[in-house]
Amino acid sequence: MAQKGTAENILDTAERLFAEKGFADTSLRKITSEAGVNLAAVNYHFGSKDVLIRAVFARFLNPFTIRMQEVLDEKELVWDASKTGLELETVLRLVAYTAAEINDNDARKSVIFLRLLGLAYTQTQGHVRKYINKEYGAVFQRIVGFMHKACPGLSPQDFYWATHFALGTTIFTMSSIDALIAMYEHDFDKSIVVQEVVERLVPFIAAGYRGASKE
Amino acid sequence: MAQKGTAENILDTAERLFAEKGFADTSLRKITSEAGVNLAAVNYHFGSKDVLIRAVFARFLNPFTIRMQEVLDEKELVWDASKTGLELETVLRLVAYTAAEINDNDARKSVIFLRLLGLAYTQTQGHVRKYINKEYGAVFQRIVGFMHKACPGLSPQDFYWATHFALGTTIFTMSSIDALIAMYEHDFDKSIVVQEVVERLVPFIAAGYRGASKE
DNA sequence: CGTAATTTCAAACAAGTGTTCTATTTCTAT
DNA sequence: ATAGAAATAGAACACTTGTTTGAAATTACG
Repeated sequence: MAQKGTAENILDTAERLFAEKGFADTSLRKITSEAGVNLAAVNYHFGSKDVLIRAVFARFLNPFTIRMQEVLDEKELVWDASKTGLELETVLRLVAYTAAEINDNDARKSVIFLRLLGLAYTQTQGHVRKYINKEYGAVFQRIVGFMHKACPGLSPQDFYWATHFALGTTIFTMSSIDALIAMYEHDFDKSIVVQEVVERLVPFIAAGYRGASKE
Repeated sequence: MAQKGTAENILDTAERLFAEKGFADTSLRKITSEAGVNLAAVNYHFGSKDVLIRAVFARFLNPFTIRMQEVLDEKELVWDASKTGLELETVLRLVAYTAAEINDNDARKSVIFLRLLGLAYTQTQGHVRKYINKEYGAVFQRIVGFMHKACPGLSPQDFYWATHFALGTTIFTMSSIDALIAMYEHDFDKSIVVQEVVERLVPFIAAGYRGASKE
């Protein structure tokens, strides 16, 4: 079995610690000591802490956006040929499924990533937000385009707000999924896994869109 | 006109800076210099940075929870006597209205507070989260109780998840309301104010609840 | 007034931060 | 085997952080 390289080692540890503690509260010393590498290795391999943060996102987003484009190319033909209208749930599930595929169908990995996304958007880490929009905006636009096709009743303005509401729900829920699941299992004495939460989230969002018409 | 005391001065500045930059990225030096007070004043008046953070929350949550209990006492009688079922939108709007009242009907103040709440829940600032739950959990439970009454079709489990989805939408949307409004006004060349966004958010959430039934 | 409590101030503290530097080691290819 | 490149090591740098200290200034009050 091939040894894991230093850079990848750092990425793994940084990803986990960033998700647990946030970017500002995770020091390079914490990362490097837990990863078992020298402190200077971060600056040697990545250049700076900010670049390391972006690299964590890129490691998931690069393969994800590539795969997403492929999948959308495929589905576009099917959807365009279909007589019945495109369902919003179909698009939502496709995105979730593709993200899961990139993360080896390990729900925990997807959760970690969404938590990082939430931190990047709510914390003021402006450079991350700009980087993601600039680098991966195109595929997000395309996904949103399909979602709008599935909501023919909504004006562009209706759709704009509903989309940000939906994004908020998703990111916030996944950001605190561990706490939510723990509370749920305590309150109801039933176990639940991430996949089941997603199965609840999708209809909530879809129903929200349908109630979002202002005009 | 009475001079604003040092402690209140610090609270005002801290609240604004925390909302802009997050808790970890806002130093006491930044707060005290912008507030025009000595660095040591924070530790003199509050004891520590953590206590200052909690004090920012307490300044809004103390009057809010008191007023909320009064309002709910009042409405409870009316709602119980009413023939027609309680509407979810009614409860949501009542909470929003009461919060606005505490903030002198200044939407910006409410937005700042919701952004802080979002930071407290998504950032790992565990002590804030625990403090809020411990200190103000009761009134939140009561609000949620009325909301559940307005959703007779939902099982406790359905309702649990829908509520956290709704909370996520609200906090996330209000956390980035400035950016969202700026993007909206750029994309559609129309202006919009916070109140109108809330008027879109309420039906989205209410529809989401109605679509949240799993059983 | 004058004394005592309260508040403000400048300065320093110890600890932690990201980054840089220069050896030294390890690997690679000739 | 050996020269050159790549990677790792420890130490130090300059800086920021929250907090503490003791003296000065201000306020309160008998």
